[in-house]
Amino acid sequence: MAEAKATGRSPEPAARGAERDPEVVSRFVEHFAAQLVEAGLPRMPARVFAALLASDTGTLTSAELGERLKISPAAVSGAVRYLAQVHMVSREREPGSRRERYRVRGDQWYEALTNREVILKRWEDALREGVTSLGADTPAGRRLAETLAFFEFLQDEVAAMMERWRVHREQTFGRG
Amino acid sequence: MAEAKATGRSPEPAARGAERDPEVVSRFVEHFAAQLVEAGLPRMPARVFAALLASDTGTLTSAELGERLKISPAAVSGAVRYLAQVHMVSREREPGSRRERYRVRGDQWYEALTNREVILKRWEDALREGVTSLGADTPAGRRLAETLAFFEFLQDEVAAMMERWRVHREQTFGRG
DNA sequence: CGCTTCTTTCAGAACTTTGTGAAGTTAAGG
DNA sequence: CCTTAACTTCACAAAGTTCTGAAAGAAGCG
Repeated sequence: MAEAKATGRSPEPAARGAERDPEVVSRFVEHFAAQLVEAGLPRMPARVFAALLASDTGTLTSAELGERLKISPAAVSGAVRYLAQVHMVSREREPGSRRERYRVRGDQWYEALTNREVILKRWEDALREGVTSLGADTPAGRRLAETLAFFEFLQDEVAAMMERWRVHREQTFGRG
Repeated sequence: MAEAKATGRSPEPAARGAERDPEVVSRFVEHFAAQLVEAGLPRMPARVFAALLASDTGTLTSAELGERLKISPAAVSGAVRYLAQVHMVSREREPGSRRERYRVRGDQWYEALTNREVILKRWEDALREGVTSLGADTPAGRRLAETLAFFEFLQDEVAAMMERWRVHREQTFGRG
């Protein structure tokens, strides 16, 4: 609650810059979240992530998230736990308060993609086992070996790519 | 379930190469499929894909899939439709028969990853709109702009990477 | 031209996932 | 040391997916 009435289309743009219109922000949040959901992210984590991304400081408290997205504290808790696990947000305690802040940083995608490597690793293990158990000299075994080679290639490439991004980013945006 | 009895450990290796033992194949299929599921692929598509990957020719008919995975024709149909849509299998008609064969090729991942670009594109569109509607001069707008830059960077890099894979593959495996 | 075989579609049942309310846990502040 | 504020966890309810059986729809073959 505490935002329902929209204050009758406030005539004066709050501080500066029109970006504070909650309705506009909300529209973006929901739209972007929808795209993330379509790509496989669960709904609540997607909405929480989008809300953080669209916030001024990149940090919001649990209460603020619940209010903006109209969801219960439990839902916030679950979503945040998920996002932290896949390294899409970090959590930090406000000193001298029991409030916790959830933060998304500019280079967060870097971290998230790095995390995918764990998954790739497990795929590779399964494939290696498959090559052995099906026989490296069989047609199926050869196909598995090639798939495995692709993932190994990918792993190296992604690491190099991320390094390039770090450089590119600094050139374009300066150190964040 | 469905793996307890193991047919009393068949004494003679079927044709040549021990790879025909259905139990061994099945174990790999289910294990690898489980990894794919964990990464977000729906269960049936994952199992069908793994079964194709572990087959000798890389092609199986609907009936063969149903038999090996102990699922109904309807389930096969649904899974195959999904996989075809994300370019993880291709379908081909057997000339002079109403049978259809589903195939996974060695470079199928190439295709599948290329398809991801469609998703990236939509993310980019949503972000661009966000930068505009929140204001490019606001803190939130700047964060969105940086995120957008990352995806644009990614898109170019992935394209280049795939090209390198094609070269690397040919050197390692010869033309498939 | 009708029969047979293979695939798809459809409606329903079973399962899994997801979100909520309420109780529980931890920690600041008087 | 008790109170109060914030977050987490748990059990349950709601919603959405996913698989199956059955029937309908194509396509070769006699």
